[in-house]
Amino acid sequence: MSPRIHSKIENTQVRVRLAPSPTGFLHIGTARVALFNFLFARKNNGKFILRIEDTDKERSKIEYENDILENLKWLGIEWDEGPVIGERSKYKGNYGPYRQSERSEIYRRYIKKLIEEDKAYYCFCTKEELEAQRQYLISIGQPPRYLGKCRGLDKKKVSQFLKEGRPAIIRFKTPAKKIVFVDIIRGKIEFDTSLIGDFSIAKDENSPLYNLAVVIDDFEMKISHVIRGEDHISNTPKQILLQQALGFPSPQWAHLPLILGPDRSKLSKRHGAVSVNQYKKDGYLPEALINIMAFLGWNPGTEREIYSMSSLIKDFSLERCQKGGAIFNIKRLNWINGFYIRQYPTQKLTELCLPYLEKSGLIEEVKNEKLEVKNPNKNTHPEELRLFKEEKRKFRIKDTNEIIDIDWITKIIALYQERLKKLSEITELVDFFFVDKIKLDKDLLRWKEMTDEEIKQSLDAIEKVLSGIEPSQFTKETIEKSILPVAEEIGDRGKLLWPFRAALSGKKASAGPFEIAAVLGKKKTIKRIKEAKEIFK
RNA sequence: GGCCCCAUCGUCUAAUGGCCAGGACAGCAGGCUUUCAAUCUGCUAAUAGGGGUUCGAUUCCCCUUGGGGCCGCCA
Repeated sequence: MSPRIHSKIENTQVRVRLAPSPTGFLHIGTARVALFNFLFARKNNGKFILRIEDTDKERSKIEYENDILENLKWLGIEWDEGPVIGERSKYKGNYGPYRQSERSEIYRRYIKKLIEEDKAYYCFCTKEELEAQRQYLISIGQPPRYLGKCRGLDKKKVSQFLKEGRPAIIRFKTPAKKIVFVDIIRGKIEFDTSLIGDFSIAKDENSPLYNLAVVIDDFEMKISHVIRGEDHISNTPKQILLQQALGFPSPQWAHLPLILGPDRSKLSKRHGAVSVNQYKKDGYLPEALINIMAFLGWNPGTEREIYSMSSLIKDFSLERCQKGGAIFNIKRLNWINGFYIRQYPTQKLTELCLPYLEKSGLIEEVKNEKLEVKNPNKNTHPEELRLFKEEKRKFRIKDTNEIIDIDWITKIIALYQERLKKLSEITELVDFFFVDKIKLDKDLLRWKEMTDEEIKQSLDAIEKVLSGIEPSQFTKETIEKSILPVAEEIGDRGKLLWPFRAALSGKKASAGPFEIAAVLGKKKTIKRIKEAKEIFK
């Protein structure tokens, strides 16, 4: 382990940025880079800037940009400067525009300057030529790079070619030298730029390519620290070269380890879900995602595992970042997600589960037409406001047409709160509460080696006991108090309790029979017991 | 192929020269339990290999091996 280099946070303002290109949905890796930038900014009273790198017009899509913005916000990663969600050409912050596609005026100036100062030149080589050169260099064991064929083209020829409309790009005259920079996480990193070659910096005078655009924007936006993925290490010498050519100071660098798939390669689509959106849909909570992303490559140095955003801000530091890539462990995510689900107030959790129940077709919301107030405000009449607040949300059970209110659903969610790993699982866990008839068979109702006759006797006994309970007294405690002594008499409690629970839930695994019965109510409970008995006729 | 980066249990990691290499997830076993979960207890499991430096190396240096990243008119 090399000695840690401590980043000096000078009195200059800390300004960091996330620079995603909108060519796909927000990737979990991008989100983690965003998080680390965000935490670093908050920790150091700095600003977190969001810049959209949409110079690739073919691949960039507004729908992707919206997805990136919305999901960052959902995760609680808020930017101080950057685009406004859903609104083109609108920004917060004074260094905009924050979309590269809207900054061509700025780039044009610098590209012109570079050419005028003879630090960059037009290249008319064809793709075929370039590819052949590439293959050749690899075949003789050299790094593939541009060898500088067009570098010495005289000015007359260049303007002639341009007039003829020959396709051209702009390349940087890479000076051969040693570049050494200090990475906050890794320490000293050295490169020999003679191995880089004259790399491309723009498609034309108005269209910078990645390395140039980044350098210009980071300077113009006064970025103090560039915190990004390890995959950018080899871009860093190019960017330093451009900064030197343009007379820009270099920011401080920090290259984060990558998030890896189970095969230890960079996490990508072929490994499964990689978009934040997908995790959201699956029912992972932002708290859980933040917690696990933070611990991929960082740890507080204590044995504490649970961290909220605000506690992360308190304890985060780049110096405690790991150097090696980390495999994304979905089982650990499930554990953390389950933990946060258990922490939620049940009412809140119910709200989160509702969309899944509705989407599955089990229930649908019934709007109360009597209430005009949908969005109460200051002018809302107090009486209406009271009604609005107290009126319970109502739902229709689609299978039975029965109307229920949210409190009933909350009771069900309460039973499954500690069993839930991700929200999307709620449907298959609780579906039996929302159907008229459940699927039952003899083997499901059988506990161990019980005979059919024994099962029937158990069901009879259960029905008899339950029938004796007043509907208003049909609570978990009362049911339990009535059933348990009977179960004890048999000796093996399972002989009574397993068929009881199975008859109510239709499942091998579920919450306990007493609580299910209490939620179902006396009428439905007895109906289900009777239906179970039918099987043994 | 070239350059660069990295290397502690299966996984995420702690231990920045000095107590049996600690914790968490997963796995396994058990307690509680009709089931599943939750919870509690316990167990399995790691310093890639080889050289140095040192009284002493997970830790510092070198080599090997292994893994990864980048080598675009993508970002």
